[in-house]
Amino acid sequence: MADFSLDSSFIPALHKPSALLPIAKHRESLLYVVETFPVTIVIGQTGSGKTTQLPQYLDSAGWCADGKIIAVTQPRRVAATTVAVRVAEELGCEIGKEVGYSIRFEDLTSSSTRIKFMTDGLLIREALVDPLLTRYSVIMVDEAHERSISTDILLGLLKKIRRKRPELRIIISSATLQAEQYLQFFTEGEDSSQSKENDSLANDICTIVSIEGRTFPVDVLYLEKPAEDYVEKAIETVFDIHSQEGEGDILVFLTGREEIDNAVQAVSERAIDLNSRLGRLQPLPLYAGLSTEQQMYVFDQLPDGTRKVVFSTNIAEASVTIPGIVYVIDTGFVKLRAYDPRTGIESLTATPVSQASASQRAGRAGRTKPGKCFRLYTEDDYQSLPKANVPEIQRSNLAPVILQLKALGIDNIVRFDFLTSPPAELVAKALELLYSLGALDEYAKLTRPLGSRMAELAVEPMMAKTLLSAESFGCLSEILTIAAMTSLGGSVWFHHEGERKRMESSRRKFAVEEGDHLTLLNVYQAFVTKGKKEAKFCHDHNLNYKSLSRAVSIRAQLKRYLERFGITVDESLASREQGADNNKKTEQIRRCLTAGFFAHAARMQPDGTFRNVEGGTILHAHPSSLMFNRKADWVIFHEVMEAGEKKMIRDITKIEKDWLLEYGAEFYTVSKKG
DNA sequence: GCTCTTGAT
Repeated sequence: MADFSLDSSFIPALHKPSALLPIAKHRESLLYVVETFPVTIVIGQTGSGKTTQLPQYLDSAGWCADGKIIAVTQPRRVAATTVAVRVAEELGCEIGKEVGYSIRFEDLTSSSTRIKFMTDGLLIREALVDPLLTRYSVIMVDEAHERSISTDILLGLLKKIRRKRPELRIIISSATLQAEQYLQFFTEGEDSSQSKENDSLANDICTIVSIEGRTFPVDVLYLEKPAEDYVEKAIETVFDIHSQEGEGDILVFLTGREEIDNAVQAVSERAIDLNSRLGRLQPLPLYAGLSTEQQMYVFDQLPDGTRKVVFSTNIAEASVTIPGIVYVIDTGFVKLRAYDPRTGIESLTATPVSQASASQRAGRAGRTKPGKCFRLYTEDDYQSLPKANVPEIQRSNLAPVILQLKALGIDNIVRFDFLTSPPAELVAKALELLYSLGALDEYAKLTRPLGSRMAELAVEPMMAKTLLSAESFGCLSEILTIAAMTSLGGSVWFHHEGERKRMESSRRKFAVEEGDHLTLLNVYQAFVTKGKKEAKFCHDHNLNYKSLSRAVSIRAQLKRYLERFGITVDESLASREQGADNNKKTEQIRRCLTAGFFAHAARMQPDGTFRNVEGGTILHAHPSSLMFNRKADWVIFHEVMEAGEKKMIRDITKIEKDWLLEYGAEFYTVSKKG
């Protein structure tokens, strides 16, 4: 194959000699600062080179002597891998040798690794084995301003570790807004042994360094008066830009799939009437629910004279970078997850963005040349927006986090040094659930072996309990599969536009009367046996190949954990059983699920809706569930989420009422008191 | 009756 092309004969922009990056001239001062201060906060805009260059500077300055490692954490897997590959190239080494990465299911490091990129969640798990993270001389936490739960927890742990390891160097990279907050976090409580007016000691711990970025200016424009319908206004603005502004692609931020699909359709319909002098408009959708190949379209180079318009969720705000965007339209909304500790119900609602998000969105217009950002709200509206989003830790179900903290030896959750403390109700609710599952005892101490094992398994507490009960119900192999399948979060089925009927009938072929969990089990077993784990099988049956392959990895990993606990998994039982044996097995699986999910129980009413156990909450079966159009009595479900006015439950299985008392007696007696 | 913002172990 001829390998000559324009692409390969030029050096891509990413691989500019690193001496040209803005960070290069700060090299000496950065090294001095890291040498002098245990904690360094680096404020660096996109394109400053902090993530790729700083670890190399540290390495050459000797921070990897004695076999110590420089760790750089990222909130996302792709970031960890792509940055690692790039740094390896710059250093001219093979990935996995001096420079490596480690993410779930993929560890490309070796004994010679000196710079290691990884997800922050994985580093937290390493602390379970090595509480002081002694392998690392420097830990750099990148993208800390995103305030994900794992980043927040990691920062709390690092503050604690630092007191016992004064030689450890911590680097936090953050956007401007929060820098002071990190400084305060790492200095407060550190000078208690000294006199209080002595500020200089605090200043010895932590310092802030700013590095200029390499982006182009973006003009920000506001509406004079608020828009009535932001989707319609966004579409009109697309056509205004197309007829009045120069070349360049457009990125529009909307809140979800429905809005995006509608907008894409509206633009293609109205584009037919365009004056031919203007050139074509090509609208494209972008959201996480699309398959990988559909997502790739946004990177396609379009013919000259065609303008690309990408309608996206906030996936384009930080996770996906589309080259060539010159115009951004920001509708000012994002869907955010929230959790109500009183009902245990998560909700998903469109919320105004924060100023930080708005500026991140605007920045997407200035990556290749000067750009413009059209904010579909007034400047006054902007001023009244919150500075930053509410951190995830303040609006999530904390049961998994608290279980993990307990396993790390942090008994007193309330006294843990959180960057931002979670509300007391969230903590109380999580403790209550963990107690009812048997993970914590009456003194809120982690139980052994149950609680510590639950913490080690990479699934949420209710499923972890189910897994660890499965051996006694004689259905371990099946529950392993169900745990892997439910952790995919509903991405098992897949359909192209207009193929919904086809998908429904595919789904019916795998349906099992008792409910969604057994149906998922059926799908998995068909995929690995008849389907030979091949993409074609998925394609033929409207299944998501990427998800099912992931389920295979997750299942294997969970199985390894169980074997490490000394629990043997007998796979011979997993083969299809017939007749009475099969019914008995099915009942054991349903009982076992109840042992973990008793807190998620409901009863179907004559009208087909569900009520929770207390009776006060109306729940609807999610349209993806078998129970959406079938009869049932008592059921347990994996998840409940409020979207719009409806509270919907998904992954539903029929159970017997008596089982709830048999396996969840504690929970229901406690609930009655409250 | 008709569907999920985004990440992660």
